[in-house]
Amino acid sequence: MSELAEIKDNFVTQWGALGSQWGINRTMAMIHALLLVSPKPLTTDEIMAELSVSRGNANTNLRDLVSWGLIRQVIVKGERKDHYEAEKDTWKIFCIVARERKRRETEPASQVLKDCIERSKDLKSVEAKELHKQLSSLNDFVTLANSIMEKVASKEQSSLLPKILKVLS
Amino acid sequence: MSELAEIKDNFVTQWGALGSQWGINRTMAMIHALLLVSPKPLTTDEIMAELSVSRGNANTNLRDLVSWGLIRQVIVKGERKDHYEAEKDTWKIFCIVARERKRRETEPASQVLKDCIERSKDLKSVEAKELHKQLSSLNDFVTLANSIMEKVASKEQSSLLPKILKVLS
DNA sequence: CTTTATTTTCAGTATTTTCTGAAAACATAA
DNA sequence: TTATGTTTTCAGAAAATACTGAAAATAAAG
Repeated sequence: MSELAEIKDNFVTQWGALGSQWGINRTMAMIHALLLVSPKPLTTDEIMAELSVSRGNANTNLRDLVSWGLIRQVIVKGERKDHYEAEKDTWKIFCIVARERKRRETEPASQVLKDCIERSKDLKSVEAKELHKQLSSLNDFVTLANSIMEKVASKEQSSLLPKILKVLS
Repeated sequence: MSELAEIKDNFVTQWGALGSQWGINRTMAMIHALLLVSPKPLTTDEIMAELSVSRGNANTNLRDLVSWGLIRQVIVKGERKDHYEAEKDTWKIFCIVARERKRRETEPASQVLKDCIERSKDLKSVEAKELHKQLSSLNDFVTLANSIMEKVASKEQSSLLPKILKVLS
């Protein structure tokens, strides 16, 4: 294996391991990494061979990645098999991941909080008021953080991040 | 069960379910939620009873929560058992979670990227240069996002977040 | 010291998540 | 139409993760 191939392979493998720390499964992370560093779109069979995973596994994770928007199907003239390529623009990848996390993590949390806040709002006991206050504080915060993420991730340009860093120093 | 107790119970249960979506286990999320809405510190036995979990499970997750800094041991006069209470300041909770995520998610990712960037930097082929560029771009971004998180999470006050929101609009 | 209370550890078990492989569904070509 | 290539689905198997319960370790009390 060439040095280049080895580096790529190492990247794909390690990225896969990291995926677990994150909330995504190993195969999904590996496929994403593989397509990120592939100079050309790959077919399901090529991915299966490269990563030693079954067709079912490859297929499922490819569809998930497409639904996230991290990869897309491309048509290669004269070939019947589907080919896949990754979105390579770092800023776009960030926006996609940020939105997905918001959808899967902070929005459900906020929903739970809102529900409990609503149910506790008319109770009179000191303890109930304390609960109401605590949960409201949490929710205000989650909501604010959410709207910051929303705005950041809807920007076209990444030049925005350096500006934030400036505000902080 | 009183309305108040029901709301709390509901919060604890749902928060536990959310924990899985996040990268933390159900019991850990539930213990944290329980202590967050408890007006007084609780013992391991009280937590075991409240959540119907074993002593081993409760003990392990309490220690993890302490090591995160999300809860702390407190001593109750005249009692031998350890009591635990949650950090209730929302901003502090956020800072702790942000730092932990940085440590467990973005730093290892950055490490993998740096490693592959270093190994590919002297290769001459077009494809190697392409790889080097792609990974560098990813790493620049992760590093920038990291330093923003670092700065935000090191601030004493939460008044900072509204300022960021202002810059964005 | 001995006894009793409390915490920690960890082997074994249960649960959840991920993966395989083959059959079914679908699509194109002949 | 039938034959052939490709994708999707999903039941069961494998792997990873979380939990239990009891024994061992530790700490305080007598």
